[in-house]
Amino acid sequence: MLELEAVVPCCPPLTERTLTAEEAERAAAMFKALSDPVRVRLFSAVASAPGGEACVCDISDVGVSQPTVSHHLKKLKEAGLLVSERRGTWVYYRVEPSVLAAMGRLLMAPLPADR
Amino acid sequence: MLELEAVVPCCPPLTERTLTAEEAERAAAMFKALSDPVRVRLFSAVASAPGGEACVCDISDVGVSQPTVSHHLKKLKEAGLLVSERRGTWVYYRVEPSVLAAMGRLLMAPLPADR
DNA sequence: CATCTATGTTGACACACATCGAACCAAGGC
DNA sequence: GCCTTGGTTCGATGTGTGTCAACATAGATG
Repeated sequence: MLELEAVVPCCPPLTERTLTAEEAERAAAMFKALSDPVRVRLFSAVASAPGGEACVCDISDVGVSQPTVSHHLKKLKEAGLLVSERRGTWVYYRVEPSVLAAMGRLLMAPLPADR
Repeated sequence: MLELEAVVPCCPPLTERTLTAEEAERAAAMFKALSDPVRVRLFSAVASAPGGEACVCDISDVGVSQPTVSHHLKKLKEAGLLVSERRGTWVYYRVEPSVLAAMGRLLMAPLPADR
């Protein structure tokens, strides 16, 4: 399965020019990872955890079964937004800060003055 | 001109705390609107057009049929990212800047120093 | 009114996705 | 070894979504 490797340079801001098909594909993949309420909650739980990481056991009370939680965490990981690491009994998830910055840059564009 | 207020008081930054179910629902809905490559291209085409608006005829060469373009523009409009207006023969789409800012704020969080 | 052009809508289809239970794997303690 | 706890993968199922062809609508023009 292909993962997003070089997500950092992804795309110019959405307000700069019409994205190419490839750029749009990459941008859409990042947005898609956060297009589900459960994934948004899981991601914010990890991102806001002290130290920027959290184990699955601490964030799995989001209203769905535990296999479903694992499924969504896997999707976030495949999209490059999270990384996981097993330490003994527990698996810890951490945010990948560069991807967050890339998405923010996509949206927080310096708007042209003539608008 | 309205000053900066919470036009779309969607949610706190994703890194601040675990979002509630309702907040996550709203955030996911915005991300979902941009989770398709065609919609990303259409949105960037409108956002980057001179004057911040474009008519459908100028942005409909994104590789899909015209009804599909119309379908995606409708979704972007329902999500609140675009507004449309008919002027004579053509329909013009404009970006809704407050929503863009809300999404940016969601991602561009002031990261705690200890990361 | 007739006709043409530019958009939007409808219906149908294939594919993707979210969800769950059950089975499975990995570590640690007995 | 066996058992328990934490986590992932598998299989199935219902729902959602992207796409297009066909049809409908709205203005402009003759």
